[in-house]
Amino acid sequence: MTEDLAGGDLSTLRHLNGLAVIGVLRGGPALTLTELSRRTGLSRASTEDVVRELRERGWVGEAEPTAGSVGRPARRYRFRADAGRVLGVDVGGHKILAQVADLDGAVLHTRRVAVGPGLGRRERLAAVDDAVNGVLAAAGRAPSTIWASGVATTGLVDGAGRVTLSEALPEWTGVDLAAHLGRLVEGPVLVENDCRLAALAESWTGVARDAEDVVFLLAGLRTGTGLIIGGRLHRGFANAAGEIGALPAAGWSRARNHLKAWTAPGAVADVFAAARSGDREAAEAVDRYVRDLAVGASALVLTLDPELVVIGGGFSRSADLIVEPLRRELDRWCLRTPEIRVSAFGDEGVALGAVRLALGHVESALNRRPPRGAAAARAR
Amino acid sequence: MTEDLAGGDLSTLRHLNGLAVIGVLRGGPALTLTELSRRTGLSRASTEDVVRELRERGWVGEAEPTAGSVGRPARRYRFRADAGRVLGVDVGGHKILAQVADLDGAVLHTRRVAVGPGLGRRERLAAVDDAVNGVLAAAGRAPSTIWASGVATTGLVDGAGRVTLSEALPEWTGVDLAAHLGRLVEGPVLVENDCRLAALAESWTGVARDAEDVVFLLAGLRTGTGLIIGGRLHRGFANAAGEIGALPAAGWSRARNHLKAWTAPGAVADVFAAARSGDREAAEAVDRYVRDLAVGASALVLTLDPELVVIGGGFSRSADLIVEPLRRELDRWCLRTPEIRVSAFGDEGVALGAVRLALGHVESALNRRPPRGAAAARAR
DNA sequence: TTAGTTACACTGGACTCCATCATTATTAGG
DNA sequence: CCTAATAATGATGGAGTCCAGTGTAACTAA
Repeated sequence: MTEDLAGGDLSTLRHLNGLAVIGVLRGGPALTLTELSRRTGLSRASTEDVVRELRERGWVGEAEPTAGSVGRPARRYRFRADAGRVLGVDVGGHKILAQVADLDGAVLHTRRVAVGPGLGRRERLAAVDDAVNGVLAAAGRAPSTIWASGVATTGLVDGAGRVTLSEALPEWTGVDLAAHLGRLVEGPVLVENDCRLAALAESWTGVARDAEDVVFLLAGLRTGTGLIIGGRLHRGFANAAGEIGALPAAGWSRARNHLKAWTAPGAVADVFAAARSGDREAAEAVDRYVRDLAVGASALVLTLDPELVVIGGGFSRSADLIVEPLRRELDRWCLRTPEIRVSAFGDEGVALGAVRLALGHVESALNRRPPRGAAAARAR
Repeated sequence: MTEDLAGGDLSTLRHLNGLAVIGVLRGGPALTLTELSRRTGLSRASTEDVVRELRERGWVGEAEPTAGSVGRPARRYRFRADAGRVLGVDVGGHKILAQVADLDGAVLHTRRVAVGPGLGRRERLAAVDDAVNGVLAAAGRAPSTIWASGVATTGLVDGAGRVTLSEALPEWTGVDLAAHLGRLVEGPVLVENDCRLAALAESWTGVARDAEDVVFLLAGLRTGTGLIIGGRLHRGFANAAGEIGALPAAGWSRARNHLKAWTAPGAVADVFAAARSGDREAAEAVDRYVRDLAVGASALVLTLDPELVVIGGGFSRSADLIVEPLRRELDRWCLRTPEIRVSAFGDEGVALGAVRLALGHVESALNRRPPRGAAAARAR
């Protein structure tokens, strides 16, 4: 706040306009200069200038002109999503999921390694190595061609990429994930909590795509949250935002017990199946679970008044049993019950959020020379 | 989000640099071109150009050169805070407080009108008229010289400046404050909830000046909140953020009863006096109050993980009895207890927030020609 | 082949920022 | 009082960026 507002150079302006062009081009179809000019608000001549520079830098490429209409066929330009690659890794309790995506965020290769929740630190890190090396091999890419990497893990993460506290995986506390990944790939490694990244994925291309303020609930044996505020991921001062579960009055510590009490441990998913097929006791267990879940969720909703609540995590497969009672409970407590949507990403949302995290870093470096590979691409 | 990124003109750049200069100049002492140039990062020549334009528009004026050092004395430029005036009005339960401030936000004139909480809608609006007309008269200003006005009121406010729900003042629900104030002053009228504006004031020039994420607690017979997230006031999708008090588990609906139970109604402030002088029962009532307050506060803190919690409102005068127990209670529930500070604004914080709201509007219009009066100033 | 349509490419002009240098106003010292 | 040193002002020219306008190129349709 006390920092002086930086004055802008002419190159600043060009940079902004470059960002505008790329913003229009990203994720969309190839466009002509005229279309680009109209969407950016720049004149045609300037647009051309900006595009030429972006082509020289490797960010933009020419696409096949589409014939068929009257007049001279226009050149079409597209964002060169294939100029670089990013890596997203979900280090979960039951699986390691590594994905390689292009600069549009399209996932090109995936590698999944199953692990047990009881696995030790060393073995789990070895599984991470397997997944990452595997997906790099599948992509036919050297580690040096990865521009940035995002990593998702349970627990609290500090700014440097170390896990400061993991309740689900005790041995995991203290792991320096950023350093570990740094040995597998070049480029920056960004580590973040898994629930937050799942939320980020939803607000990026998921069911929360068009919402500014979102509460994401990861519903599973663990209950976690991710908050999108003003379109951006909210982390909090000590990276501890969204930890409403710590408050006993919020009911989350109690919630899972209702499900566990019903059945033998290790088969919690059966509660939902049983409830669906008419088992009275199971239905009541689910009901009690949702009631407790809703208290904490109401605290989040009342605090933030989001446009949207998104349900993700393992239980989101049983959304048919959860959403309606959750809505009813929220109605009881909240002034305005937000819309409730269910994640459509299955168990890949977290990894996708990790991809987005990596992409965010690439975007912030858009003005600088692209890391590597693009230099070679430019020469082609 | 789906909106196209607008490309920038050269005038955009100039505008940004103008904002940079004004940002450096605002609230600070008069500066020389050299100093300005260094702080904005612009060249001296460009700075001169920007300053000349700002002078022509009336935003910047020349100050007396300070002699005494070697070399040709430099001209000094200052932000022309007196080029315009803004109005801030706090429509409270017990008082109407109207303030006229300059463009730096320095309060120049204040008018206070005492009212009773039981006052009807018509009488309360008449009191607002008194306060506003009074402060305008004291300032020797015609209503047309007010560039923008901010109004604080209890209850929920919709985007158009109508009160949609007021629990404290039943007759108040449905009042169109924006329209009413529009008859007293020219220029835009912005209406917002009082707790939020108090929070805004703290994050502007109060004890939360340097914090990005802040939870503001208005502690009084009503308990209210204002949230600053990412340095900006968070309103929520339906303007209902921070209403954690609606959740019974948060304890706020119960909190005030502890104090009321102790004493005859209408003399709640005595509880604190009694507790301070050793009355055991009163101390316990305060303790119970703080315990309940802390549950809801913990929900806010755990959700947002703010850097800071600020206590304001009527009970903040008894902060000595509240802060320490509150800290202890937060320690019980929160993962990380934020720093707790007490507002230093007394009962003027809300009005100051209203001033800030009006100033925000003026700032957003910085590029356009200043509303009125500045045209005359320019001619001088 | 020709007319019509659309995009490309070039030019000159306006605006903005910047580096540089001569000029001006003031202080310090002889 | 005069001179040197100091620091700001003012003016000039150059470079980068955006823009409007115009002629040229490429393609379709009749």
